[in-house]
Amino acid sequence: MMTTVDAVSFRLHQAKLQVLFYRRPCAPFQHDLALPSTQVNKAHDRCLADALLRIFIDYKLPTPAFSEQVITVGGSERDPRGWSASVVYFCLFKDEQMLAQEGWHWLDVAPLLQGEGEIAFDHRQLVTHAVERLKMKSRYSTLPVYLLGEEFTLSELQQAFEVILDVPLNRAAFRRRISRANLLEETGNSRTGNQRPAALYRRRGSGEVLFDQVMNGCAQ
Amino acid sequence: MMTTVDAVSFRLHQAKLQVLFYRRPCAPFQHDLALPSTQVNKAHDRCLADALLRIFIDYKLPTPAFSEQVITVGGSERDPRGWSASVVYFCLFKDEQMLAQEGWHWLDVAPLLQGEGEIAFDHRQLVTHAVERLKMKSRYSTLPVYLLGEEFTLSELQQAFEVILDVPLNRAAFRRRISRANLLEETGNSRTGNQRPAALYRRRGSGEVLFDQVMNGCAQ
DNA sequence: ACAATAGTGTCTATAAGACAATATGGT
DNA sequence: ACCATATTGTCTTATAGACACTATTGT
Repeated sequence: MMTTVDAVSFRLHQAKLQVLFYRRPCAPFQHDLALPSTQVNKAHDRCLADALLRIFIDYKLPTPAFSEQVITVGGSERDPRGWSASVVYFCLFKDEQMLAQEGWHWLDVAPLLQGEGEIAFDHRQLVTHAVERLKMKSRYSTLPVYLLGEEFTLSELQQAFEVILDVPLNRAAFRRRISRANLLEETGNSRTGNQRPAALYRRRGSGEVLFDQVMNGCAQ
Repeated sequence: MMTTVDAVSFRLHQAKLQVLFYRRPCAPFQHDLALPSTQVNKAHDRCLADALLRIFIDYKLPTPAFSEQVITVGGSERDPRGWSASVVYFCLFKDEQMLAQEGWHWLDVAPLLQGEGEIAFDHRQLVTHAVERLKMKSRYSTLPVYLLGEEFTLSELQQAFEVILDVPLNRAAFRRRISRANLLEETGNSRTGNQRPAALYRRRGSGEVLFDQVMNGCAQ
């Protein structure tokens, strides 16, 4: 039986959530868009996480800032070549590390979930699962920080949440929450523009922070 | 490569959370306790959930009231026979349907997680994963109802949460929460004893209910 | 001065947790 | 009457969301 690890790789680009695909050079689903994937290799992979990392190493892509297993799907109908199983991970990248990768396609998540694009296998469904997980966790954790660069403003962080959750958030409440999480530290620098400069922050050591209450968005 | 589906089957018995094991008749790990499991069968299983159900059918066990995929682990060190992958599900059973199953062992979760018992493979670790998931979801959903019988009192439901979370809960808050969930309906019957009878409830159609706020227990 | 965005103060609503009062059966 | 548990009322605290006010830069 064929067992693969598939990566649903997210980035935020121009206020859109995007997922990484490549165009399949050969059948089945020739010319369709597919998720980067690899067969589990008994000789090289000590565990499934190794196989995931090998995807990015083999394709000379950067290493994800965060990754997490989402689901494993298996069945006889997924691949015309026969029974197969895929272990699906979602991976978060900083936009800046993913500039100008030749031969790769970043697709906006929204139209993709609406059914746009020629997508190979059940990969649209796999993206749906990964987006669901990302949205769910973004409601009660600080996961989206991993989609931002080294330094960022609180407004940029809020926008990351808003893009993922697809709902506007209350500014004051958002800032209180992030402040309580004690997740960030000021870098001392600030981002300037045609307005009041914003303080820049970086992640502090600690990892993901979980909250006792979820965010539901606001009316604004 | 060997791909199996493993079941972490929970029940509540005498105010303890227990997991179902059997004793391995042959090597490797002969005589150790192992989780019920089956190899994915290309001919008989259309998907992974089919393989899970086949475990219970093949062993003539009842069907779980609820099941959910937890994680997939894979690696070269898990099984002395070579690289293997296991898709782990947790399954919830009503205590009453699991009485007197010959040849099966229900182990209390607490000592199991403390390292007690001779457990085959990495199955103790798999139980740890499943318990974590069950605890996490019990903090913000109504999942534990699937561990109770047809009819139950609110005190019994609260005790189910308390056993899983291993923390006492506030009675008034718990009842308000369950009431808001609109998950139950009174059966009209009541449970009698040497005290005021308690109203009996049953699950109403709707499935699992998610809350916006998690329970943290109380001082009592 | 004005535009634009950053940052904060304060009010309301909701729900958790604390605690105690009341209700209702068996003995 | 008394015990044990069920059920409910109410107070406090924490946090989300609403909304508006102040702050600080470039033009």
